[in-house]
Amino acid sequence: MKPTLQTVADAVGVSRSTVSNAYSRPDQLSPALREKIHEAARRLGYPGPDPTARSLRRGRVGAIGVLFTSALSYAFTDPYAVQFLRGIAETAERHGSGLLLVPLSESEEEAGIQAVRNAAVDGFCVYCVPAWHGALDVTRSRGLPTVAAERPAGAGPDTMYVGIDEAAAARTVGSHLARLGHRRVAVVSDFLVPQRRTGPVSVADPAEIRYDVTRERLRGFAEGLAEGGVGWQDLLLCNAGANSRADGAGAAAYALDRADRPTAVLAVTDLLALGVLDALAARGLRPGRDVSVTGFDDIPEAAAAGLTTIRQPAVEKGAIAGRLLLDPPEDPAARQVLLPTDLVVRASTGPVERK
Amino acid sequence: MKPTLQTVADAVGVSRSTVSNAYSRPDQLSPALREKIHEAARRLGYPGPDPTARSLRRGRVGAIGVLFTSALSYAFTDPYAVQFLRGIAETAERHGSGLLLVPLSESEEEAGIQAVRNAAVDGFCVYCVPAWHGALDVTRSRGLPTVAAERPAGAGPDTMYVGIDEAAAARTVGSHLARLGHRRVAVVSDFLVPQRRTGPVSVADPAEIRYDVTRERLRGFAEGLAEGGVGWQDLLLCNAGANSRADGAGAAAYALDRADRPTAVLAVTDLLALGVLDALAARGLRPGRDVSVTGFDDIPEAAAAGLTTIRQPAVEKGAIAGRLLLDPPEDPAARQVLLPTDLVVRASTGPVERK
DNA sequence: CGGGCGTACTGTATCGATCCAGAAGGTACT
DNA sequence: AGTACCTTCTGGATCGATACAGTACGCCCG
Repeated sequence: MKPTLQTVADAVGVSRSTVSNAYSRPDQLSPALREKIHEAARRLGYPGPDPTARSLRRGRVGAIGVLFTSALSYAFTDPYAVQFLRGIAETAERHGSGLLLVPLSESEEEAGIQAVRNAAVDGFCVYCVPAWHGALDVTRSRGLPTVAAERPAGAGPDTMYVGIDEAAAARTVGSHLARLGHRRVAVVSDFLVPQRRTGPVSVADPAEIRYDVTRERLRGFAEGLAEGGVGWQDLLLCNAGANSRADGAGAAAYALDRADRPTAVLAVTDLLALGVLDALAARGLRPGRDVSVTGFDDIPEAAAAGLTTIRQPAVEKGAIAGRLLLDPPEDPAARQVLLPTDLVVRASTGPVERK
Repeated sequence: MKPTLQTVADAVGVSRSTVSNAYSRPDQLSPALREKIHEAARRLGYPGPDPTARSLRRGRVGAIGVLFTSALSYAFTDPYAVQFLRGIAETAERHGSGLLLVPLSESEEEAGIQAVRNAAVDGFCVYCVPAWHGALDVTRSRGLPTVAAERPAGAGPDTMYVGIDEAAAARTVGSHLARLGHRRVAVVSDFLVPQRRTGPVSVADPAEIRYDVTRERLRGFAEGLAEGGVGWQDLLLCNAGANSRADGAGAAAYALDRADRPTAVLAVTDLLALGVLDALAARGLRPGRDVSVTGFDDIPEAAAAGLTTIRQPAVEKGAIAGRLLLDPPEDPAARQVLLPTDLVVRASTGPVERK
């Protein structure tokens, strides 16, 4: 039998409560006795209070759940996601909490829902989960604090989130390109359509895009480009099957191989933009001269690649998400955080070459 | 008050056990009653059995803990680690388990130890944790199944691990370079010395290296190079502060800027090797011609960079680690897995240019 | 018609801790 | 001496579920 509090208590000849206090409230008993208890625990091989039992009684688990889409692999593929995770992990660590990764596979929604139901956590952080995923209902019904890693479309006054003004940030990208004279423009994005395929698509209106972040970013692109007279209908939309470098390149191919090749390609994430740059390189096209390319997020690789992009504070975003969960501010207004963004202009964008 | 099993039971007019069965053993009651119970649960907003209470009673948590060194950030920085995690996550998902990340910061060992003590998990996977870390004692005393992601130095017959023959794999690298005629050789590695600094170091004997994996790889390098008459004393050792691309470049600088520049640089991971390639590029040196470079792991980027390296099945390694924890084989021998490795020769290595 | 058996549900003990009211004993103050 | 108070430790109630033995009842079969 594994030793429990009682085992140790009997060995020392004190009550269960006292042993418990030796671990959880050391100031409640004399140093001598405490040492005696710890010594006995060592001798008996008692590893300390059982985390599960403690959680049940205390009503606190010491872990926060992070919900991801598309299995776990995606989460680790995008450096932006990694930075976000790092931020939240650092905060969690400081509060003595762990991080429970809850992957929500798209193919088996039910499995993900079960996972959320069974997750022993004190709160949820929802990262890049589309608003229609059934798992979100479960997080709600569990009644645990939940923070979204982006501003949800229908955010009530009591939903916590930390995000950015997606549309406004994207608008600066669009208007930057408009001012550089770009009129033939393609957009590379995932989630433009519900299907996970790579290729050109047509979407009558940005409002049709179901995934919040994508919709807002595209809306912003279009608004900014409108300054140059480019309308939504003029945009060449290329859907990427996933947010990956390879799919970015694949999607861009459809735009770059056209007779009326666009002069600018706006990608909805840096990872996709790096793929677009790959596609340019494969065709001997020069970024910023033959074709301008923009990204979104400003991951470390973006600087190395000279990519014009939107910088958003990823680590800080994660850190704030963690703080909202583990130490929520009194003021409800402070539970909805919008972080600042910057347009970082690098070599990948330039004026349209005149003929 | 939050609803519990009892709340639902009272509402429906059945016993608590029956409601429990409705969730956990649906075949134990009539479909009609089960539906009635679920309906009542929905109405009352009961989210299903509390995971913590269930865990306590069942004695199973439904999560496995993954121990990491150097905060969490490192874990996500190395693509190799990411692939390993993916493998273990896939297995966990199939078994209905989650993944609890337990960061062990180096600076505050005590915090990490507490985290391990409090982790509500069914088993531990130890990934790249140096053998002397105090947290390992705690995993042992908790008496949970534990699997190491590499063969530990003093592995008894009952320690589970999934690893590779580090020394043998490294030997093939060394002998490959010896055959190409390399005699002036540098090694870039982290953990050569306990201090986390980047620069040249001297180590009298590989046995002095405390970190198991590093020691074995270096031993292997040396053995392979010995075929060309290169002894341990002839190796130029460059320590990298961390397993990162930047530190790889930093460490390589010390070797490349010498008057008697080595003709080959062996890195102990691909990530470091990519940094070495960066350092070459910054000096206008051609990999495989001016200086040969090798890595270890064969991360996806290695192929793109044309890096000669050791391929080891990362995802599979993670998957096996997961299986060992969640579904341990009867046969004790099957609990110690050594996976095969291959030397993948690419353009980054070539014969020494003769003068 | 009664023994055997399967299905549907109940009730109590239990998992391993923490919380909290309170007892015992000692000290200090009036 | 009496009262108040602090420190140190105790014991029972409790967190929310699951396991398991047991009850009740209907059905089949020789």
